[in-house]
Amino acid sequence: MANGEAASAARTKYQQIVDDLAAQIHSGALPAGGAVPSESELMERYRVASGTVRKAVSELRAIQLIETHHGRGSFVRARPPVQRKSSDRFRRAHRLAGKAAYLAEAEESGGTPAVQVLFVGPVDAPAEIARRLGVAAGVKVLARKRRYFRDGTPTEEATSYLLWDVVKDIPAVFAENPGGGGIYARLEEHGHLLAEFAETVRARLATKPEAVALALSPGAAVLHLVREAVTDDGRVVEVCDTVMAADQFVLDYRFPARD
Amino acid sequence: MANGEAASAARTKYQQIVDDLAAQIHSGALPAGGAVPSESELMERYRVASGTVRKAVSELRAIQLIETHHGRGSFVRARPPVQRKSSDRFRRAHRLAGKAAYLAEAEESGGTPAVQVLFVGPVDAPAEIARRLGVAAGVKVLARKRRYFRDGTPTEEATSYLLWDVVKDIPAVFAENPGGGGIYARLEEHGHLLAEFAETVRARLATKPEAVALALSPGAAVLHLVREAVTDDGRVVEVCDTVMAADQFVLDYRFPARD
DNA sequence: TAGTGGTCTAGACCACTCC
DNA sequence: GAGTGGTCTAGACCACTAG
Repeated sequence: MANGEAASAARTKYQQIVDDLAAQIHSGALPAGGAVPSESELMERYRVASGTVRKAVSELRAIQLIETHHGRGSFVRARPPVQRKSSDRFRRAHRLAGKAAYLAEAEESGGTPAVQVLFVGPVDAPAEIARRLGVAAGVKVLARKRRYFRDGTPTEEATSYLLWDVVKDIPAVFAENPGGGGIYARLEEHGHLLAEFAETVRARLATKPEAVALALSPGAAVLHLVREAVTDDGRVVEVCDTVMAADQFVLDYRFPARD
Repeated sequence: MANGEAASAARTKYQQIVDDLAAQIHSGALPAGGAVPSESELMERYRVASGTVRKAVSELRAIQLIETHHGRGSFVRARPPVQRKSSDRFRRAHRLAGKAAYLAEAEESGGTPAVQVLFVGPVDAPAEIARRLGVAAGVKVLARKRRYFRDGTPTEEATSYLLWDVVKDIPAVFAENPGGGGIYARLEEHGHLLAEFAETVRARLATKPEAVALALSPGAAVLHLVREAVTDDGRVVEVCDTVMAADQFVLDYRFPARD
């Protein structure tokens, strides 16, 4: 090391910069929403090379203290309140009242929701999806891919896969907006009464494309949900694959203790 | 870009290296558990500078495809089969059969489970826990903290908080091993019939102490569960706070679509 | 156009592991 | 001691944002 510091701390330079900036954020010296000094300014201030500053900044981003925007700068993160996803968001009463699940949720969490439909059309069912739908891999199914926003920032991306036989006579599910109550309401109107949902939950780090789609820093955590919609006669008619920004959600489940 | 490739992909060099190595891992050309070529070898092979290789390697680590060990090398992660945590793991039938929940689970996932009791004794209820238990913050409750292992590696750490009034006359819940069926069986034997569980799920990155406790690389994802046990008379008698290594678990929930 | 972050180079030196 | 990953330098050039 070039300088003659005590070095007893045994900390690396970039870690010292991380700690220093983190302390400034927690103390309020760098207020939430405000700009972090630019990388070139940090290079001067801490007398280090660009790579060192970048590593520190990247660390601060990984622990979600700041967010960086190419060409604009880095900013102290103002943590938005989390959304709750409660397991009764799919209640039939909500569907009858004309609400889609995401709206039933958003109502309670206070943000302004938005949906962007990315794709609606036939696709060859991926192996994992086909298995859950009880069809052969590669069979034609209807895919509906959309991205959800809250207050303008993307929060989750979901793809629904529906059995072609089930939906081919339901024009509304091919539309961008399937109408009040969402696709589940349309399915029930056409005699496919839903009995239960089975949801599997995983957590992992975002892949690069996911990080881009959800405006996350690479290395941020995501929740990965796969939900099956099961009808009265035991058939899985829909599988919904959802990737959510982990810091935006809390999932709620209740289940009986009895047999 | 130096080479005369189509370049329509507009991908960066390090991303190309990530994609290439990821493909080799998924195809089995780089077998699970095996060594990844050293950074200097990757520099030669891809004709790039050290920093570029390091960025690619760091990305692969973030996505959990490899793990790196200082001085030894990088290795393809041997993903152990994940454990399923299904919401019926707390069925009364399991308790009557003398199984604790974690054993009911482990049976199906094939690993050898182990539990280490870290602490059993009275503590002042943390604010969040007290709120859920319906008592004032700082009130004395019984805490049971333990760490779970599968095949020798730590997978989760859980702390149960129990109302003191409820457990003070149940000696078994103060023991390291509360006996067949776990503490829930003891509670029911003493007239506290459980009606339902309410579970909240979050995902986030591991803190430093969590990473140490669960032998995770820093920046790994964890699942954070908080579960309330509710009795017949609507009282929350226990709150269990659990942090799990995200790559070890899949959570399963089923819930009715009807009202 | 000036300023910002993002990628990349071609090295140096250090810390750790294994033989 | 040879080989590995980890930190750091002092630049270059590119891509994006804003005035």
